[in-house]
Amino acid sequence: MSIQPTELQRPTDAELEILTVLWSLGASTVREVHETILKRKPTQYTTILKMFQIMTEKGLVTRDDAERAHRYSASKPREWTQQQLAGDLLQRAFAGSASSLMLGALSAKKASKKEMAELRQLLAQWEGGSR
Amino acid sequence: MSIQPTELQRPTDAELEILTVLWSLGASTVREVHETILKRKPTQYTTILKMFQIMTEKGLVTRDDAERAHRYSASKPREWTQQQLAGDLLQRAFAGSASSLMLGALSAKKASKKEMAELRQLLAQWEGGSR
DNA sequence: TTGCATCTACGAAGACGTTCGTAGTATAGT
DNA sequence: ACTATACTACGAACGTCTTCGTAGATGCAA
Repeated sequence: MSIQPTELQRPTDAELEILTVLWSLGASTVREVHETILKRKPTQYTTILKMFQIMTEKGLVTRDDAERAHRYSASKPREWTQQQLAGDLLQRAFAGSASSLMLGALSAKKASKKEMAELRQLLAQWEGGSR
Repeated sequence: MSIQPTELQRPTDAELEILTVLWSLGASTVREVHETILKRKPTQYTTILKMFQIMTEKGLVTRDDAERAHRYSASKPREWTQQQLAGDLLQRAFAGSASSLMLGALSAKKASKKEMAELRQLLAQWEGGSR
């Protein structure tokens, strides 16, 4: 009934919050996700359930209904969705300038020494062979 | 009448689009912004006008009504807003990992040699003295 | 088998974002 | 002075997102 766009997918706020839970827990039931989210903010069980129904329609998650409690998992890999989001913001707010984006992120966050090392390594790898 | 939050400000899509125009043109009239946006997509003049009215209420822009055609400018510097957006996405989608965000951006965009050089320099500067 | 807990489905309300049409006011040209 | 043009203000429609309540089905335990 719904189209499955391989196109740009920008999950909404609530959708993204659920996706992040799935990314960390893997395929999960509504209850499991609900309990995780409950630690952060008061939320009704059926709210999460409804979100899953919507996200299934949109193709953001896939449902395994082998058991009575359906199991949901993100239908796109985490990296893919993250790339969508980063690319989208890069375009819309940073005129495509990756260094501006990086500056914004660093200013917002005060990265640790470890984080900085990772960044340096990432840059080196990226420039070096692989791509 | 409206509160002026120094708080997290996440401009909406339409708001951000207008802000980017203001960032590049500087203080502008509705007409100037409208003409710029019109190059990208068909939009009614009054749509832009209405957006400016809303954004003024929210404190995203400030209005100079000295002339008949009011002049609007972004009330926060570009860098500030960009930092908001980058920080917000970093938290919501990347669990605070700046290197993941960077990876996402690079994957989405295929940065040029020049861009890569800027990135390297930015990293060095950041780690080095200034902050 | 009755009743309680757990699950899914779904409708609907309320907030928000975006767009546009209409109305009214000022300006400038003839 | 009159009319066309440019501007602001505002209401309202429409869509989307988010949240929740209610209803119905399923399983389990006493």
